[in-house]
Amino acid sequence: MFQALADPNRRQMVQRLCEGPASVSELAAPLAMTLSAVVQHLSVLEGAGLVRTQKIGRVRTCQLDTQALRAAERWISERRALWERRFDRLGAFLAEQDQDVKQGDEP
Amino acid sequence: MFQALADPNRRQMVQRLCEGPASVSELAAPLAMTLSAVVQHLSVLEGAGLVRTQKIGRVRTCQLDTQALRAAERWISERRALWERRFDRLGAFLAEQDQDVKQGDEP
DNA sequence: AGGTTGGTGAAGCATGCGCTTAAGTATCGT
DNA sequence: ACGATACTTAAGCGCATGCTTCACCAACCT
Repeated sequence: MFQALADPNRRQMVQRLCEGPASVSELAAPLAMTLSAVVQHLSVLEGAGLVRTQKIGRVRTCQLDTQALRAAERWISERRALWERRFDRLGAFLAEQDQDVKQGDEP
Repeated sequence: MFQALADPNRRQMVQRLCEGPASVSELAAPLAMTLSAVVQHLSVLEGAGLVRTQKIGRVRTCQLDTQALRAAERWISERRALWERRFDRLGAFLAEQDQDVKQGDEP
């Protein structure tokens, strides 16, 4: 999942897909590389559950699947919240200590 | 940044650092690999701005830096929002078409 | 002082990743 | 029917990554 988003080209593809569904060649157009390479990137994104595709006739249409994005977002925000809560507790602890100092040790 | 989070071991290190600062060897303890390898992972995380470290005496203490995490979270949530807004517009468009059909074409 | 602990740095190796070329296949337009 | 289009698949190549080992240094402990 993060692996899939690690590559800049893949992120650009995701970016493009934000603005609506696209065929493989549309996706490839702005990406100085072979169609083959794009398909390989695409299959990584698909494997990570980031995009869903369906083939109609000879053209494969791709669109974003936000569920995976949501999962990644949650992972990050959970860790961040965890750390920031800890940070706040530390702040509170320091403030408390500060008060203790002002009032003298164990009065 | 995503590159840095792509590796499971690195994610585990981040996970560990959520629960508070740690020395390099504390970080290494649960991670079936050499200290050397851990330091290398650490420098990747540090390069991505995910952790800050300072060395006191001979022990390097590491802690999370949430700014990078926040940036990643924002990137994801922006794309997701973009896509979901588009999706809603599509829904509205379809609903509108549906109405048009019920009322007959171009009345 | 001398051993132990905690970390550093360089070199080397195996695997994986991103990409290309090349040779298909299936569908579409005329 | 025939060529163009839109992929698909497989093989191969070079470079990055993840890891190890080994030698080393700087605190710390006693």
